[in-house]
Amino acid sequence: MRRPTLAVVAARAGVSKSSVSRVVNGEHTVAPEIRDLVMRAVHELGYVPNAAARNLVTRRTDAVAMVVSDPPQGVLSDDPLFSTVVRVASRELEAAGKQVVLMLAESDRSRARVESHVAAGHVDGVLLLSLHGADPLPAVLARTSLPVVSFGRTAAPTVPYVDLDNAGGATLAVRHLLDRGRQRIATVTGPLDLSDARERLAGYREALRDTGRRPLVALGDFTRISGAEAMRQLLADEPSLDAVFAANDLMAIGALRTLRETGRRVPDDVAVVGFDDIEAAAYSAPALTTVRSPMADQALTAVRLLLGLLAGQTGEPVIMPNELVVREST
Amino acid sequence: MRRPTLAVVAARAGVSKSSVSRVVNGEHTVAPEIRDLVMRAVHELGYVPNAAARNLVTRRTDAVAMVVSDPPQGVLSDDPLFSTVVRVASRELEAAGKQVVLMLAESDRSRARVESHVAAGHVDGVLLLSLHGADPLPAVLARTSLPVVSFGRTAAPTVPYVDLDNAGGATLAVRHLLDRGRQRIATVTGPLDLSDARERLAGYREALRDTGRRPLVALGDFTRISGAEAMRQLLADEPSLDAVFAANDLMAIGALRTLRETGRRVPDDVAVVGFDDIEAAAYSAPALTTVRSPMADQALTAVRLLLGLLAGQTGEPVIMPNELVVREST
DNA sequence: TCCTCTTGAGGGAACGCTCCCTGAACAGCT
DNA sequence: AGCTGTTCAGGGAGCGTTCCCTCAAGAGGA
Repeated sequence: MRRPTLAVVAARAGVSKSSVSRVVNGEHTVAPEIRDLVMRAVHELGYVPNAAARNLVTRRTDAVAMVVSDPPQGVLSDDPLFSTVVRVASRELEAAGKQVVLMLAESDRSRARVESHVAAGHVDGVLLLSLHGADPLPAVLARTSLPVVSFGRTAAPTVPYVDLDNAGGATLAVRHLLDRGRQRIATVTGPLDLSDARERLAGYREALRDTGRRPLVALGDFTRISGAEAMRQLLADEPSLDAVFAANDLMAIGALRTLRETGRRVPDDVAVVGFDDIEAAAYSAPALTTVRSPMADQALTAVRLLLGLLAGQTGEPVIMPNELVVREST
Repeated sequence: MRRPTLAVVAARAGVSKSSVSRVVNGEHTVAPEIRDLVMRAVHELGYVPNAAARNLVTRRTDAVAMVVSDPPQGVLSDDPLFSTVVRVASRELEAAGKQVVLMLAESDRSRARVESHVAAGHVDGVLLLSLHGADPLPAVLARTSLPVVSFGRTAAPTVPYVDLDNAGGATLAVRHLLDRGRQRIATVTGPLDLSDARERLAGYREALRDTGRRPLVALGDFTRISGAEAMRQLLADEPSLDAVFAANDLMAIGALRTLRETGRRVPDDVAVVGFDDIEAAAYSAPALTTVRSPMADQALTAVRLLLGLLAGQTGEPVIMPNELVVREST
C-alpha cells in the first residue's frame, strides 16, 4: 500500500493538484474554504509530500551536510567537543527544518565521497567541523559555490568561520599564573598543524614576552596520553618549573597524572591550567583551572551563520570571547 | 550552468539513455565497447546521478536515519559513548554506501519529526541509539515496517537490538570486589528507567545473594555529579563500607571525588569499580578498575545487523560479552 | 451594459531517472 | 535456407512534485 500523493489528496478534496500544492507550501493566494478542504483531506489521508519529487523540480534539498573533518584517531575522537557540537548544531538545524546529513572526512577516500556528494547537489549547504588549518576540504567545498561555514578557522578565504580567541585565552591563562607568582611557566602544545594549537602557543609566548621569562615548550597532540608524556619531558628538562599551561583540558588531565606519579603536589609545587573547560575539568584531582571555550555558543553561531547564507545573506567570520575559570589547580 | 544529466551523457557517448543507466548501475548486460564509451563520457562530463530523480522512481533512498533518542541533558550528552558510537556507525554506514541522516529525538516535538520523516519514506532504515527502555520510539518506528535496529535493548518485540551483558558485567565487578576480600560492598545505580541501569543493579544483587551480604544501594543518574552525591549518601548511611560498584565510570569518577574530599584512601579504605571503561577511567586518580563495554564493536554489530535487514535478511538480538579491566582503584 | 482589471483555480509540461517492452542482430539448429 | 532462441540496445511511459500559463469569475469604473 502506497503513500497518498498530491493527486489523491486533490481528488479527495475535490480541487486541483495545483491548489493542494499551494496549500501545502503555505502560499497565501488561496481561498480559505479551499484551504480547509485541502487540510482536511491531508489529515484524513496522512499525506506527507514526497521529498524526492519536490527536490527534483525545486533543486532544493532542505538538507545540509555536517562534515566532520578529522582523522579516525584525531582530535575530535574522544573529545567532548564532538558530542556537544554535533548535538547543538543538529538541534538548531532541525529546528530550522533542515535535514542533517552526517559525513566523516577522515581519509582521502571519504573526502572524495564528501566532495562528490556536495558537488552533486545532494545538500544545500555545508557545516564543516574542521580544526585542521591545512585541511584541503574547505577550499574544495568552496569551489562548489554552495554555502559553507566552518566551525574553526580555515585557510579558504571565501569560507566564513566561527572560532575562539585562542591566543587571547592562552594569554589570559598565563597572566593568571603570573599573578599567582609563578616563576617558571611551561606549556604543553597541541598538534601544531592545528591553528588552534598554534594560536594558543602564540598567546603563551605573548604573555611571557614582557616578563623576560624564557618559554618552555613541550609538544602534545591534544590527547590525555600526550599530556602525560609531555609533562614528563618538561620535568626532565626543567625540574624547577612551577606552572604549566596545557593547550587543552585533556592534556592538562594527563599532566596532572604525571605530576601525581612523580610526587608533585598541585597546586603547591606546580600549578596547572587547561583550556576548553570540558566537564571532566571540574572532576579531575585537583579540579582544573581552565579557559572556558563556549563550544555550544560557537556551534550555535556557526549554524546561524550557515542558515543566513542559505537565506541569501552574506557572512563574516566570528571570533568568540572566552573566560578563565579558576578552580583548585592554581 | 547545470550539472549534466543522463541524456547529455548518452548524447556524448552516442548511445541511448538506457545504456548509460545500465552502465552507471553496473548491470552486466551491456557490451564492453558501449561500457567504455559511456565511462569515458561520464568522466569527461563529471556526471553524477541525481539522487532525487533516482529515488523518485526506485523508492529507495540509500539513506538511513541515525536517531539519537535521549533528552537534551540525558545520558548520552557528555558521554564518550556518543562520539564513539556515532563515529563508528557512520564510518561503517558510509562504507556501505549509505547516507547517514542524523536526527535527535529529545522531545515530543522532535520525536514526531522523526516519526513522520521515517514514515514518509525519506530513509530506508533506522539505527536507533536508545538507552531508555520505556522509549516509545522503537514501537512507533517498528510500525512503519521499515528495518529498525536498536543500539541498546528495547521493549518493542520486532526491533532487533545489540546490547551488553549488563548483569553479567556487574556480577563480574562485584565478584572481583569479593575476591579482594571486601566486606561491605555498596552500589551506585544509574537511572532505573534505563534497562542498562536496572540490569547492572540486578547483577550486583545476584553476586551478593549467595554471600549473605545485604545490598546497599544509592541512586544516581549516570552523571559525575550524581556519582559524587550518591557516594556521600552511602558514606552517611554506612560509614564502614569498604567497596563501591558504580554502574558507570562517570559516576565512579564522581564517587572518587567524594572519597577524596572525605579523606578516604582508594583502594586502601574503599575500593571502587566502574562500568564502561571510557578513556577517562584510565586517567582518574587513582586509575579506575572497570568493566569494559565494547562500544565500538557493539556499534559495528548494530550497523551490520541493519545492513543485513536492508538486504532482506532477518535479524536476531545480539548480546555482547564484556570483561573486567583491573587498575589501581581495587 | 460593457469593458477592464484583479483574484485565484486548473491544466499540463518539466525535472532526471528507471525499467518495461519492443525489436534488431546474430547464433545455432533442423 | 528457414526457423527459433538468445542477447542486448533503444524508445518511452511514469515516478510525484512545482510552477508557468491560461482562463473563469467577480469587482469596479465609464
